Amino acid sequence: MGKFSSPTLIDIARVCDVNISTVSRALSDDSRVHPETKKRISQTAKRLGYRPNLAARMLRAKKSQFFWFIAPDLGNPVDSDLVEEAALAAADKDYDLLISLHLGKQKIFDRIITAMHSALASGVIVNRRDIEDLSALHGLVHQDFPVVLVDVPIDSMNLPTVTTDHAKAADALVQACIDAGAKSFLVLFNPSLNLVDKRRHDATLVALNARGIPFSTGARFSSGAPLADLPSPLCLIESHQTSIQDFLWNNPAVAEGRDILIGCFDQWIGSPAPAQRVLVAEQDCQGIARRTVDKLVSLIETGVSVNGASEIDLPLLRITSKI
Amino acid sequence: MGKFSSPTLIDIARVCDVNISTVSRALSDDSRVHPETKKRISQTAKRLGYRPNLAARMLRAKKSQFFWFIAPDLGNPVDSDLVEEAALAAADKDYDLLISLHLGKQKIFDRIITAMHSALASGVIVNRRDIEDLSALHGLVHQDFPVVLVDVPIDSMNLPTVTTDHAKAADALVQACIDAGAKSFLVLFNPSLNLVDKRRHDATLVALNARGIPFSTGARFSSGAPLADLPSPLCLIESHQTSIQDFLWNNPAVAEGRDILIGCFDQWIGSPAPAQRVLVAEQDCQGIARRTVDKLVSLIETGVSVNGASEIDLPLLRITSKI
DNA sequence: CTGTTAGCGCATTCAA
DNA sequence: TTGAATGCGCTAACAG
Repeated sequence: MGKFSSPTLIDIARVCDVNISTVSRALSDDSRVHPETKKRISQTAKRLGYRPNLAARMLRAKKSQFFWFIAPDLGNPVDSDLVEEAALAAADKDYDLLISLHLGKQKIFDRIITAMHSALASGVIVNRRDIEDLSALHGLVHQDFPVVLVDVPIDSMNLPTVTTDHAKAADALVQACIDAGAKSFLVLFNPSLNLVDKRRHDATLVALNARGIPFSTGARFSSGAPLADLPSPLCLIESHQTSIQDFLWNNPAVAEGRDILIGCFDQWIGSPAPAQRVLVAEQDCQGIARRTVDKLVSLIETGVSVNGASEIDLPLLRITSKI
Repeated sequence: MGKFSSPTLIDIARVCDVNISTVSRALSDDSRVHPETKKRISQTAKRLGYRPNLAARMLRAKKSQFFWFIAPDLGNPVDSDLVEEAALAAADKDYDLLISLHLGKQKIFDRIITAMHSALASGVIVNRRDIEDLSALHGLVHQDFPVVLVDVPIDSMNLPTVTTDHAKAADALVQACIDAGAKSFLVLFNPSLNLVDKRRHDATLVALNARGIPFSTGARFSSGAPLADLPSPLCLIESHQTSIQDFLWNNPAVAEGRDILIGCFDQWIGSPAPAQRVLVAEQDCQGIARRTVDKLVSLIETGVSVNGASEIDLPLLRITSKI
């Protein structure tokens, strides 16, 4: 390291010929310090380039100005939007947001969770997508560390969670596709992928059954069942654009000689082809982020309790159509 | 807060009936501790759910396992790629990456920089895009805090910077467009926007003059100069897809009755229309991130010195074509 | 209004 | 191989 280092309260105290605690008080704008002294101190602080040692402050206070957001990655626009919106929402509450990426790797996830500590961050927001083993979280929860899950819920643990009401959203998407002319459906959600896809899958089947619309599923299709008896236009419904395009790429016969519609979540980039039309169910990232931060703040202020665990399900932002 | 809190070394020491410093040594796998004792201690630590208090550790060590990456936002794929790749590169060096977003706001930027401290992070990577006033960085630099700039350089400060060789990249993009058939150019880079665009702009003009290709510029166009004398195909060249699409939207006459080519950086989503073809110059985010982390590590290990300031310019990853 | 002091949790030096 | 003691920088309780 270089020969310079950050000045401390003591350095300022020496220069101003006052006690260290007077400096501490002056810099936190304590009303008990004489205005003159305060001015002198804050000026020297600026002149010396004083910056508080947050490690020391955190050690003492056992809390910090930080929320910690653990995200999978930033490739998906929903994931990066959630992070950005959480940063804004946190700023509104005078917190700074630290972001770490687990990149879907269990090892990194565990490492970050272990580093987590009430001294370092006042609370943590976890988007656990793709992470299977969440036992590391148990330690945090057991020590009453404020944790809020976002986007992807956990079945096995009773943690506060903010997510989209996937069941209602899937129902709305089905209805929108029907309104757009769909006469039959191919349900491509993979219920064994994660809880989000499972909920979407199940709700879609319920919606179709309730409306008496003919459909098949990805599972049935891959076990050889033909789609010939499904009337056109056929609507393919799935979570992500890429999965649908992969499917159509691998099974070009599905689209041959019939009209195709697509229903998916979050985003559709580029042309709908070979479909005539794509309906996109957009989640309310800003709303989710805000509710998440609100929940975290309330956990911190009211004292944490496992009993407070609950799931907050927000409605879709909107459904858009692309032709 | 709840009634549970994180156990400390003292708690473990009490349970194991040894001194706290023995526990400390045991958990850092110090060879001087008796294997039996060590085993007993590490088991109790796990049983109690011990996690080291990083604030205390940082306070004492004046350094940490963290690098801090300050990014503008995550909307641009280059920005989020840089962050992801930096996280991976840091992990390779046994560092964790903390990410903060300044969202282009001076206030947030200054706040984060002020929070920065050798006790909290061992070094910082800054993508300053859209931030004008970088005086907050001076304090860090003056205290020999390791800082590396990424992507967007600063003219006025002599800081280590890792970026693309924008001049060479612009030259290569021009050549690729010519190879694709361009007979004239409309140079839309805005040299007053930031240093990146200025470099691309200047290098493009140099490349065109050197090759004797007719061209006009965005500045000339907006001051009323007509493009009629530019032979087809005309190539529009700019940094971002959105800027080009905005331009074409506002000036539809430019594309009327002639073939259009487009040259841009980073990414083109969707159809090239009304252009016949788009050439995309892709930056080497992984390379940039790795070099940045390498630079940071060497700054930390060798001791920081302003004299070490230098700019590392990486070549493009590739130029792709979209028809 | 200001000074004195203790202690947050940890790693390390010095003693044994 | 283990124990005792120190100090990192800060804030707050207590004392003037």
